[in-house]
Amino acid sequence: MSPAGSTRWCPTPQQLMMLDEMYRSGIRTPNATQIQQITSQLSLYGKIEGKNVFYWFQNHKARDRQKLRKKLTRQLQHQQQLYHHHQLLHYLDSPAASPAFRHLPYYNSTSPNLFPQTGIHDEAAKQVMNYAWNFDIPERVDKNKGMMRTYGCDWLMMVDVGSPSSSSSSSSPCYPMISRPPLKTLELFPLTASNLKEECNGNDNINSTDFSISLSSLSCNITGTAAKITLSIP
Amino acid sequence: MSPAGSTRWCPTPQQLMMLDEMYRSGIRTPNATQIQQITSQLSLYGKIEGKNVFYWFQNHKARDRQKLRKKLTRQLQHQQQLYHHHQLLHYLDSPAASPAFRHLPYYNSTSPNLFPQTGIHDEAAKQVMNYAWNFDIPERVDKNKGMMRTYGCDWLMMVDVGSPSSSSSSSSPCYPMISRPPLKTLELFPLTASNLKEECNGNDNINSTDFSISLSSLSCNITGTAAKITLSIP
DNA sequence: GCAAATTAATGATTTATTCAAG
DNA sequence: CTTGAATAAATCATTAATTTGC
Repeated sequence: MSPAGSTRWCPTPQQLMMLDEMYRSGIRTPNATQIQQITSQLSLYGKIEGKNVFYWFQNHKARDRQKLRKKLTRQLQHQQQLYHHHQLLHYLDSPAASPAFRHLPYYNSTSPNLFPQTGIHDEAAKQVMNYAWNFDIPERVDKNKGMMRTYGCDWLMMVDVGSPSSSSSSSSPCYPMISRPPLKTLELFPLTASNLKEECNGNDNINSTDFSISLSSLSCNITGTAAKITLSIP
Repeated sequence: MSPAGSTRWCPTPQQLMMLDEMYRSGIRTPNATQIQQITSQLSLYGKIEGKNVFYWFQNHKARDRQKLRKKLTRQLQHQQQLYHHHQLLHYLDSPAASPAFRHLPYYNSTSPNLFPQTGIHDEAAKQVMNYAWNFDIPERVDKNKGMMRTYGCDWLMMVDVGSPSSSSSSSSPCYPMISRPPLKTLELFPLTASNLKEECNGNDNINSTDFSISLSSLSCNITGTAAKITLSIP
């Protein structure tokens, strides 16, 4: 059921574990770049698209919330403790930072940032819902599938820079967390990050840091067939 | 404020009128193709992007609904008329067909379908939320803007096939509703339309008609400049 | 044991709500 | 105050677990 004619993504156990670990490590709403990286990595363990990653985090976060809300409601009803029932929801997005979760095994995971971004945007972009659905990984790409998709206002373009012949028969050990992804992502017009929100931490207003990466003269010559739009970059 | 440094779309009066007319003529959730056509047309009257069109319909529909809901609530509270308060919401998406709106001036507009699509999907695709954010119109395109965006699972690619030099100083009469759009759109992978819904009419279950357009070997050779995916950024 | 029938999880969409520019 | 834009909540739909009758 999982392969072929299936209509919806069916995550492999490994993919699931990795996603879970990322979630536990604090990732909630990965930005476009992060989604690309995650997708690239997870593609080593099965077919996956950017949108799957996006939806997974969306759903996981939402269901975490409602689970907690439900639990909270019950507690309140049963114990009639009237203290502190307001602020709690604000911590839902960064449970790792919340004392309320310290007792859970995984929140104490000392695993560092799984995606050591260029480090510049990381903070500012945390809450921005900008995504790019991108190609499947070249080698696994279904003939007619690859295409670019974005959500929000952050636009990405994925470029295959001659991905090596790493049909790599998984000599990879357990979750090689960081590894040069099979695809290079190219951020085009990251744009100003308007409407940043702060749900997690204190409500310090982050004043919309602009984090554009300017590309000089990317001569786009699309000779692609289906999957590609491989903008061959010189 | 409207030009240059503005961060959000500022519709011109003409654009607004046209959108309104389309809305009144029954368009609620235009599909990707329709959005392209609309965008192309409206671009004659000012800068506009596909997403603007998309959002406009989204918001207009939503606010129409809530306005009506509010009105309805008041009526019910004030008049205590208990009749017919259930079915009403079902008509909100096709108010033109609802007797409740016949008294409004514009719903009687006899304007025909503004976008005489190929006619095949029109019905089935009515409720599918597939969109593509596309380029600005070539001539007005901001240097760094052009890019492809999609929402949902319907993917489009817009290609400028040598848009003419119609810098046309608006010799255009009143809302030339149908005219060959300045851009040609190229649908890539329309895909199967699962989960079609019927909101407007009776709830006959439309058994998910599959309307994929299979393109064999679309040798996409985009050498375009203009609207282009010109990623060339100085 | 083993399918058909139910129920629970969860991937994917759509609608409602909120934010903020003007 | 209006409304374009963005996000979160609700909902739909499909797949997997689980139960049930044989």
